[in-house]
Amino acid sequence: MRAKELFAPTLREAPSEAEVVSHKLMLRAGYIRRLASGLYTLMPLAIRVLKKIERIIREEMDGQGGQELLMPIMQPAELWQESGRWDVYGPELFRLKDRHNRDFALGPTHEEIITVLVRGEVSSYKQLPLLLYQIQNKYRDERRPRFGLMRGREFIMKDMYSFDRDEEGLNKSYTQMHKAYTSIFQRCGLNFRVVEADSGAIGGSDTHEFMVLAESGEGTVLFCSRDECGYASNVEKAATVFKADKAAEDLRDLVMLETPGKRTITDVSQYLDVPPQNIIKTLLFETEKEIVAALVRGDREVNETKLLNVLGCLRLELAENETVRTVTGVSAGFAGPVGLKNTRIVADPEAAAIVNGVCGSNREQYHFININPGRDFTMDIIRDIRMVKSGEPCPRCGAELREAKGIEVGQIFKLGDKYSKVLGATYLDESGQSRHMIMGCYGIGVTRTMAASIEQNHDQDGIIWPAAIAPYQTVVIPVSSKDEVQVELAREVYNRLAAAGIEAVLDDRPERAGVKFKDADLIGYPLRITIGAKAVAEHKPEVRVRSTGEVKMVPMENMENQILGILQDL
RNA sequence: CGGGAUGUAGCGCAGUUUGGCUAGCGCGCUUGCCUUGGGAGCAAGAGGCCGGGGGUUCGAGUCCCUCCAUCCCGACCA
Repeated sequence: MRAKELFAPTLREAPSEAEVVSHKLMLRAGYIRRLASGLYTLMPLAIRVLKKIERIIREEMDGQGGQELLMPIMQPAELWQESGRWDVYGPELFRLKDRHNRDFALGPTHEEIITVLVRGEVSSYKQLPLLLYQIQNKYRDERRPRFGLMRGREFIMKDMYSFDRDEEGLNKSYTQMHKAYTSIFQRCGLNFRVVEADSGAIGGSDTHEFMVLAESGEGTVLFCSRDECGYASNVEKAATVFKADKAAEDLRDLVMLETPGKRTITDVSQYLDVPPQNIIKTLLFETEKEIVAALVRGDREVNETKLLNVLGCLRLELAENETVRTVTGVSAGFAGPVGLKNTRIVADPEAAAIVNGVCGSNREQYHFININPGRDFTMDIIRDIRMVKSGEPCPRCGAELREAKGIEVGQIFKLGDKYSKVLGATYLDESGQSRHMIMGCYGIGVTRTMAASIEQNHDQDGIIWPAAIAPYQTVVIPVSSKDEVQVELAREVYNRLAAAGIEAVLDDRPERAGVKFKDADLIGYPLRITIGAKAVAEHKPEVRVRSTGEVKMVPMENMENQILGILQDL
């Protein structure tokens, strides 16, 4: 490709709409342009990267026995109604009507479609297992699209679905995918971690996320500081270790004390001279069916994902101040668990174990001291509902946990019979018995993976692509576009690279050297081959490695092999 | 959806407080000269419904109302 013809308009300054590095660089280097919030055009450079990633994905999927297909983006509402997700999925589902006023959805995921397809076509155990996947646009009406390709409303996803006869088969498929995913992200040159996760709206039992480690990540992962242990989890899922340590002191009588204006844990702690660990924090949450009170220790935070799972509800929100007042009779800050009516109380084990503690009294400007859970109020559920922080013990081995930010690029789920049951996907086993297929699903955010790679691989000057997914491996730059000899040598190098199957761009634009260098760095070619006076004199093109800045003069004789060698070592 | 901010040329911004004549700057773009190892220089140009609509006023980029769009924080999210 000649740079004169390459449609990659670069910008000196990043548009103000961009906040994170990958977004800024993709705009500046001419990879993407925004059409509307969360909607982007992928330009030629981006498409090349995308195809590289897709190719790696296809190879690994096919390698595990996957078969590619393509399902419609537009899906009839009936299927979603049949699975129950038309109502459950919420406003994130893009909905539209056709001219006959029939309801449709733009697929955010394809469990319904694939299950119905397989339901119709597979009826015998002999046809299983089946691994089907597609790479296709997905639609989610995000409440808040952001960070460019990282969280768009339209994005490209690889989704695979496995159909097995039983749990054992599912476990095998799941393990295969775990392996394939690891290989995919390794080949993409990403530094990632596999973590235990929550399954959210997709449902099912086991699930793991593949998180690319990056400061800009929207997710938080916790992992064990002992490498041999290997425990790693999304913070949403990370289990706490509860130990009832101190010997219980005698229970003292409950007393109500005036605590004027002391609403926060810090205020109350200082005012009453009680450590936050001995205060019960009471938070009211509203779900689609009830109001509940969640109790955690004063120095802890509620983990809403855990709470949602404990309650088995679909929606969970911190209650509005108005609601708090209606339920408890006081404003937030003085609410407590004593005397609550028609409100279930969910306590974290740590909160439940507090002895002679402090909590809100449900009387304005008063707190209780010497509160004792169980004696002074009853708890409906005692379960782990709090956030884990770095520094806490690993639930598997007890060593210290560390924390990191990550971008979720893939997630794998054991769905079990969740969809096959509601949609009636069955097969006949050897004994002629009808059984539900056991399913798994496995997603990779392809466009997000591209963005994640940039988050992890860049410097002040621009993108530094891993060779495996770079849009082109090399750029050939004649320093002076007016110097016939340089231009001629550059052309020769370019032609020979092309003949050797090495992707190259020839920067034949009549620009000054600096401009071409800057663009090369910005776009992120792994290798830059400069043809200047020195290269001409010695007949040795100068090869510069983008990631290290290392420069090497390469004789023309076996140039191709040397360059291939350098690329391989990257 | 709640809070905050911003919309002026392709991109980055000034001008809006205190209304005033043909709306500016840098980059980019076009043409010419010159230059060619890290976003050169000179000269001449092109490019604007000042986000849309409504109002106040002799006069609105500037004031008022309203709508829209975009971004940030939060809530939310395979």
